[in-house]
Amino acid sequence: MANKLLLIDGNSLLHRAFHALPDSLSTSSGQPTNAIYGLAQMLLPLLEEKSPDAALVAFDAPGKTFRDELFEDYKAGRPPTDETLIAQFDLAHELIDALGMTQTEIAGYEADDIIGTVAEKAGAAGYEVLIITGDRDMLQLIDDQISVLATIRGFSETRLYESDKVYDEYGVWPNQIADYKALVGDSSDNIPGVAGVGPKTAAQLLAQFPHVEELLERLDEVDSKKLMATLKESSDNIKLSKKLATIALDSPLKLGIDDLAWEGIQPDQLRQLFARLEFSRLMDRLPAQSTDEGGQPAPADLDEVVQAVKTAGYCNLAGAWAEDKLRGLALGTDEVGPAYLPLTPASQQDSDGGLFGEARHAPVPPAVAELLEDPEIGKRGCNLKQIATGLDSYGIRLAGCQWDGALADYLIAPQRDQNADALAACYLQEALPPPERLAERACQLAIMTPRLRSVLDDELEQLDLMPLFERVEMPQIEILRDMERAGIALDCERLAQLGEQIQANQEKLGKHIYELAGEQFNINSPQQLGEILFEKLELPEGRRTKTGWATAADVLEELREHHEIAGLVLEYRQLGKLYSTYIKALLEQVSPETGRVHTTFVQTTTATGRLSSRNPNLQNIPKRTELGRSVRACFIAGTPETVLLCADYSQIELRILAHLSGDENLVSAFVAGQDIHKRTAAALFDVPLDEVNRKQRSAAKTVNYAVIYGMGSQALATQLDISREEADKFIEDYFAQLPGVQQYMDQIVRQAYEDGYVQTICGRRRPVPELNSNNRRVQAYGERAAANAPIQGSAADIIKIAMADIALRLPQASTDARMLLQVHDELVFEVPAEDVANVSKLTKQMMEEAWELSVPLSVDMKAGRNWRDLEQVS
DNA sequence: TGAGTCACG
DNA sequence: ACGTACGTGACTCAC
Repeated sequence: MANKLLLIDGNSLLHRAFHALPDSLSTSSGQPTNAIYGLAQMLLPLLEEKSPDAALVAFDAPGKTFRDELFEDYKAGRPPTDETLIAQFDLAHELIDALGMTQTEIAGYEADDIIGTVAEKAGAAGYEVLIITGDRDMLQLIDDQISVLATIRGFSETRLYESDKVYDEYGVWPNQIADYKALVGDSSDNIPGVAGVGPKTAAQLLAQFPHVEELLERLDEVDSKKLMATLKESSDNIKLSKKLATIALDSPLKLGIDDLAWEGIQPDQLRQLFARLEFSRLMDRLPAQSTDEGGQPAPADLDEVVQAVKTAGYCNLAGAWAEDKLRGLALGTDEVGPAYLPLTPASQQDSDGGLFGEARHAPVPPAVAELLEDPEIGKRGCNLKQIATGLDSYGIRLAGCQWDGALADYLIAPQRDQNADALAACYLQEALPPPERLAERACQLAIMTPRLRSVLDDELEQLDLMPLFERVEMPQIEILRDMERAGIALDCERLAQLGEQIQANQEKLGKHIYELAGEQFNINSPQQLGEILFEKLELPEGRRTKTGWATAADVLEELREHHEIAGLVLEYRQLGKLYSTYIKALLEQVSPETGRVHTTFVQTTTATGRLSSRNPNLQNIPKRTELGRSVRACFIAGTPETVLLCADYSQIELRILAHLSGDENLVSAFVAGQDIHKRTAAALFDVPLDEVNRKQRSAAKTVNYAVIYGMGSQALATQLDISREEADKFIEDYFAQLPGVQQYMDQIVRQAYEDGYVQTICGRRRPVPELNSNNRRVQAYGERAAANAPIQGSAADIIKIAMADIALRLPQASTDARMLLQVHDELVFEVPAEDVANVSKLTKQMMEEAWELSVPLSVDMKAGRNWRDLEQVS
């Protein structure tokens, strides 16, 4: 049987796939993948089915070709290649590598010419040649040895062309295709053709004359006089068109057929690529994972290590580490507590090897503790903060956190789950043992870490996220761990007392509400409340929700003037919220050991790069109402000798907006140290700066933030209790005053559409897949999120950088000062009273200098015995 | 478990 | 005319 050669027109297929497949296909980090997906989907089964002896993928070289020399309008009018397709070319080359095929391009020639040249040579050498393309030009190459597989109707189906198939469809033979195109023209290549000559006429002419050259010589034999005249007139055109349509068979290819041998699919390489591209469905088609790495180590090694550990005890672990016999510790936690297992290389050659064995619970021997606490020994894993917190309970302060896969993945795809199981599945296509099988799971985690690291590091490098990862995110682990461990003191007695007051008041309110309603019902049930308000009392209905009447605060606010009950319900709700969330729940979460509350900061949950706080959430402690502030007053400094020191960025998001937009007016206002809300008010209400009243300033503040959030005039109108027209005018005036801001908002949204993501000043990405939605609402939401994310996210970057800087230098300013909380634009410290001046100075400086913007950053420093009663620090 | 509501930046 | 204001977490009700 003849040797088989596959010749693939890379450009053509990528273009076809790109236009046939939805552009919503992309990785969760926003890398578009539709073209590459189509290519992979087509080539993978094709290679498996054909199992060719040789294969070549040809690409168009960038720049001019010989055809451009012949005809300056060649391919003119063709729109420039889409950015989102260009972004996939490098991946296409990687894919072809992983598929074990050779690829090439030649300056001055198109992929067609390379294919034509190789096809002819190979055909002559007796190869059975199959060309895969989306274009019809190639049909001219068909002969007994050469056939063409072309995509039809988009991309999903193909048709195999041989000589007679071509004749059936076009009425001409393959070697007449170039003549056919010369007559008919080709709009996509801007080949002119002859006016008035369509497929039918061309086929007729080419039945009579084998090629256009004969046709032009024997024009007088053409039946129709009119046609003859047209052909005569366009004869130069026809000759040129033929040259353009003819595929070169003599392109200067350096590769011989011997160089094109197909190496077969490279499963490991392909698997890695597919993992990066998140092609889980294609992954299933790959042969099973090769078993020679990452698998279970030889039993001999296990015995060896267990023996070594038994005889040496744990005393020599540090020594073993130094001698590189100990590769790691598998760490895990279960009901019993943290567990660990020493790991050594499964064999000398296999750096990824690990061991299974029995994980040991406490006590942790000093030698192990020493390793864990040594900052010089890098710790790598997933969710290191969790492990560090687990070790806390053994009095071990994990140090040297060097690489965390969850944080790496968070930067790559912030909206994805970053637990270890998800990472194993996503990047390695492996499942971890369930948590009940603690030891095995811990070992698997330890084993997979180096493999995960190499994949994720590549990705971080490629997305330019390494500096953000190393300098901003990684340092947070130990900082947040320390903040969580420190906790914040609560005046429990005062809080409990407040709780009783609130409960008593709520009960009274409840009774009053029942009286007004004429019956008892569950005020906390929006459903029951709705029935009372809108059916029984027949109050004017506000908006509806999916399940019934809306009874949210803004609706009840409207009802205040109609019925006393509305105000009472609002107050009832406020008290209920305060009691259940901020008193009852908080008191339950005070640690019996420390008398303090210890939140958990989560570093991988928000889309923008902010932290979140849970169990309990200490980032939403009441502040806006008097009663709420009385809860806040229960957060106190831990000892009489200490105070709480609060540092908060003043209007950081607006400053970032000024920086990002470069709007001259906004920038100069900040540079001049003006009160920005006041300034906006002066502009909006057209009054002198010193005549702005409080109400105007407050409205201006709302407008300022409305802009950051992409608020519509309707919402603004509701918020400010003004008419829609007035709100419209506010927004219009705002943008007229700050044209740079308007431009920025437009530009960032445009960019989000182009790239599929937006970025912060540190390069943190927020993918915005909503922009591809067919639902206008979802799309509009995507636009607002895209406009907001760089602002909110840059603020998050800046405060994280400040935290890292402060953590490093805080001990110099005060040996006992501790960072306790981060609330997005605010840091809370517990500081010995005598060190306040020192710490305040350092903190303010670090925060203001964390990142240089085109406007200054400004931080207000306040200190006090509790979180409510704070006074300015000089 | 989802929906509604509400606390924060 | 209102589910078109970004980002969170927690509580309560009701299925």
